[in-house]
Amino acid sequence: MENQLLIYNTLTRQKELFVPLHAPHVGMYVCGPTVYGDAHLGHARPAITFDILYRYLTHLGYKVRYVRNITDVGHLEHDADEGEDKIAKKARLEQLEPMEVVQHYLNRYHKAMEALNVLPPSIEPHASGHIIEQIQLVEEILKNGYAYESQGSVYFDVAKYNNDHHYGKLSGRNLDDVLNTWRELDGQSEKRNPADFALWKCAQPEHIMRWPSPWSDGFPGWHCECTAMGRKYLGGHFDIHGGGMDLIFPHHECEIAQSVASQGDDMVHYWMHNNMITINGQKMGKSYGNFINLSEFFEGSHKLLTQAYTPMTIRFFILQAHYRSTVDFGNEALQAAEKGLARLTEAVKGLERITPAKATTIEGIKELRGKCYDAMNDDLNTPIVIAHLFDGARIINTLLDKKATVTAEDLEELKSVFHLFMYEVLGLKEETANNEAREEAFGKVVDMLLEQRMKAKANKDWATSDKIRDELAALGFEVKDTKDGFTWRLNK
RNA sequence: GGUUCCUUGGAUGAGUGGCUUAGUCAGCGGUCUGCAAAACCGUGUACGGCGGUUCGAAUCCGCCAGGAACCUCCA
Repeated sequence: MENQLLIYNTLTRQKELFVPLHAPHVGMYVCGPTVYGDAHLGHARPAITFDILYRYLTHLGYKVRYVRNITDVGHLEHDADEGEDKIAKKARLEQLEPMEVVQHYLNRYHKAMEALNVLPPSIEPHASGHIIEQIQLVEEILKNGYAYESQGSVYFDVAKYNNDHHYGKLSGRNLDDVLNTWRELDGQSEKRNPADFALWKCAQPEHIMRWPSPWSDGFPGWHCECTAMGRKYLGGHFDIHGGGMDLIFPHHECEIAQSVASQGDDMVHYWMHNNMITINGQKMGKSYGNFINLSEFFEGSHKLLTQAYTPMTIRFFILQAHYRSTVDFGNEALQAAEKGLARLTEAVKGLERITPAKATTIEGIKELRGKCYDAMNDDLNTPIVIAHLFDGARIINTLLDKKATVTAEDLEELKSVFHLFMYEVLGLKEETANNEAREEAFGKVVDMLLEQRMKAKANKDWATSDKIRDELAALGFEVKDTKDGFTWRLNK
């Protein structure tokens, strides 16, 4: 098995050889969405990034348990409405049960992920379903002396923790710097230290999502869920924890602190973070008001979009950049991705029309597989994999032009490599129409017209020939003449 | 202000101490074609600025400019 996988560990800031704790098993936890609104392009990035990792590890033969949580409790609203949970607020505004809000957006999230060909994780736990585990976590931290209760809430004692351990080792901060530059905030008198974060929060009277606990009716702090659920499903030590770079501080820093404070050491061996998608150079996000929902991409219904883009175009667009680089949104870039993907797709289809010969007269087929593995092993360098696939596309097109030949064996290799990397690893499925039967019937009509055109051409009746082609083109059918006939395809 | 990081040709986006080029999209020239389309071939001579290290730097170091994310209850 080709297995020298290097992954970049945020903790050490370098690429490290991936060695699972308990091969062939791999445990992987990724921070999932907060389901209080529609999924946007920013959500697609981590989902696709870690989908690639999940697919590749699985391909390498590991038995991967992939946990991606659903945050449906415990996130407070910005500035205004202090103490009100996002989901609770949405529920209040829309006169719904909070769980109705959660279910509604979760369904839509799943639909979008499926469209993007993101495989479902092994386990998708809800924060609200693991209140008991989170309370247990808080109790452990209290027992070990790294937390204190204050007016029904429980806070993590960052200063005390920092005496024994390093608070900030993931994000490269140290506590003194954090405190020196602290903004003055009101209403923090409950805390001993402004850097302390909540493990359990006493609910205000208007707060509708609440659970009983030893300290108060309330809800868990937002860092608790990942620690508690990660440990429950992946054990006290697991391989990979992923998420967006924006989560490094405080979220993942606090997870480390909670883990060390409760069980004595860090649960996670490799921390992986995907970069952001930007729009006009700025992060795309709910709180910036510049987000574009995935459904708006699929329908083209957003003022920033000049056209609709298929889910696979979005996926390809994201994979054309390395996951640790920012990628800037733009219609021009998306259109380039659309055309590039079409080029690959056409080449793969052409693979079926090649007939093998006695000898291979083109270079590059045998090296393709190894090059793709090398790129994947180098911290999931999908842009390079794609570049190699384009090399393969050029080989295929040359063969289709009959400017070179391949042996049956090499042809099989080519097919196999494309199947593996394009479909299995990168997850670029072919976009098929949902109603194939109808498409087939229409296709036959197009074939009939083109047969007529062939006759016209044979009679050198160019006027008729061109008329048929032009009118088909106007309807979106692109006709290509070949040496022994024609091919066509429907452009969207 | 602090932390982390980025700055590559018209657009996008890899990579790296010297070797032969990333790739894609767009452009230009050519082959093919009745004409096209597609494909194939060729082409652009890029690495923010200023210093330094080095036989040699876009790649390492420093400074400057510009930009991004995060900085507690805000995924």
